[in-house]
Amino acid sequence: MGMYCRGMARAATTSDAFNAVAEPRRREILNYLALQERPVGEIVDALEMEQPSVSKHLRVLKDVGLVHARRDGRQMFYRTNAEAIRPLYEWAGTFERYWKHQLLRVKERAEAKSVAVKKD
Amino acid sequence: MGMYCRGMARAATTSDAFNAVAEPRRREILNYLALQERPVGEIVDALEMEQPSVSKHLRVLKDVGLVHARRDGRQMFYRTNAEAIRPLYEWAGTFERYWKHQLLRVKERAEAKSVAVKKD
DNA sequence: ACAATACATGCCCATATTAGAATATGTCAA
DNA sequence: TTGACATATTCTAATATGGGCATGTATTGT
Repeated sequence: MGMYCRGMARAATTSDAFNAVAEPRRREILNYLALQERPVGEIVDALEMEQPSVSKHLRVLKDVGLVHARRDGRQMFYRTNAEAIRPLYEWAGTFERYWKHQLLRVKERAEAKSVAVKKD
Repeated sequence: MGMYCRGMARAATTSDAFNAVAEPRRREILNYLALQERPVGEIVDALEMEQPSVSKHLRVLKDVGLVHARRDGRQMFYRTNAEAIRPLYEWAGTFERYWKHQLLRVKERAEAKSVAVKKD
């Protein structure tokens, strides 16, 4: 029977931006850090998360380059590296023409229906 | 299935498009099904994956509305629902102005440097 | 009814993850 | 050095995942 299971259950959160960003909390953090850099403590207060939790999320984000870190005294300032979100944007953008096309078809169908109603 | 869970280790892949799309294989499937609908067997052949694996990925994608399914005889035709990818696109797009700004700063710094060199 | 085809689902399991509590590291100030 | 403050890491327990493989289920053809 099954001896070795080489199962990578699920890609590591640190494997790429897609996986890192899958976590809602991390998206919140990225949103918060987009405007300006912030020390960890402020993130904790603003987003009402536990400090270790924030640190761990920041670690993941840093590992995939989604945030940059800078030390100032005892504080660590983090800021979003928007550049690292681009691949995501571009992949999703690949589908833009398709959803536009879909909307067109919906519109066409709606118009066809309205014509049919007028015919009645 | 999760009504209330003690420690949700990680958000379910079916919890939203972000989580569903985190899996590379599922992104491949979405790419493949964007142009036109296909039966499962063709996905299996084209992407060289095991059939049960494909079925399971399709289930996840369907649960979050990323694909639509249509039965025709013994075949199930799937197609990408591009509309469901938009939230992702829009979230990522939120950061567009930031990465543009970053590029600007990089350019400015480069120019400043070149001026400094000329001064020497 | 029976076989064949096309998918879907169930099970096992090593792996990765999460929150939370406790603890460790690092930095400054007196 | 000692203490206070700011972050990071470690350890736990609970859970979900994805690949393989086996089995179920639905639909068609004979």
